[in-house]
Amino acid sequence: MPELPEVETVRQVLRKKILNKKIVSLDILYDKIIKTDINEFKHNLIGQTINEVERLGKYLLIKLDDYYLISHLRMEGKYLYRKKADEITKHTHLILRFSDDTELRYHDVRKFGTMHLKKIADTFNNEPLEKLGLEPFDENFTLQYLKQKLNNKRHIKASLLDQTIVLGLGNIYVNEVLFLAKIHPERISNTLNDEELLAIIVTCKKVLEKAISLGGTTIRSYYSDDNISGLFQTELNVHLRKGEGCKNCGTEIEKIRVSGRGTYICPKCQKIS
DNA sequence: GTTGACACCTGGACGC
DNA sequence: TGCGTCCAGGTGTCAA
Repeated sequence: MPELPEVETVRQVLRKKILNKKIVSLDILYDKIIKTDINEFKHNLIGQTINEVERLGKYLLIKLDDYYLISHLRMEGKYLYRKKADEITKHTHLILRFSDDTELRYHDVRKFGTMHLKKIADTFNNEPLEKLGLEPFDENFTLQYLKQKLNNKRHIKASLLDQTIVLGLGNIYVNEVLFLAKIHPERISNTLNDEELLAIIVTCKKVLEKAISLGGTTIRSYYSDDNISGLFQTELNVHLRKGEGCKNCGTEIEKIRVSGRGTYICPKCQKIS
């Protein structure tokens, strides 16, 4: 599932392909993905030129002349750049047609993805972006920030998955960050000491930087485009490694459920107390 | 205000 | 082989 590194990879790929393309028409094949008025969405997109492809956390922000097309890929969303004559596949839900007979198609098997169209001036102070927290790369992502945001009684895993606290982490990278920081995912957030919070800050950056440099993680449900696969899955320490030996101590990796999510831990390296 | 459960959705894995 | 069931998971909504 696309998390920050995967979305960044998609952004980089997409930027090379669709920058300066003008949208001349579009087809919405599954309208539930559109979260703003569908008629306005259609009307306002036509005639707009793509000026930049940006990213905020797991959101792709396609900057047009007057609007931002805000796209969240959720579980399995992906963009395919195709020629007009190419066959349309079963799970294509949106087609943006450009003036040069090429198309950008949004493909999503589980139909979980969302799209908003917002005027540029209204983009960052309205949903879905208004309540987002800070990315680990932000200079304000500090011990003080994390201390204040983690002053709650939830499991640390649930807090790190909360996009109003840490922007861009999903299940895979939270599993990896907590393993590297040697913190059990069921620890209560407000019981973590400064040393542990600093370990989270450091490992968040480290894990995400490494994942971005390797093009993200390619697992069953995610790839950035037909011919591009991420390589970070070879670096995974715990995620999807149930029954295998811990790379640190050799103890068997366990799978538990925390906050309803499949969670992989080393029971020796990540003690709850 | 905070927290957890559930719905959304489909395909793959698995058991029978 | 075919069928039914469970599981995967990011986020919004709703109930406790």
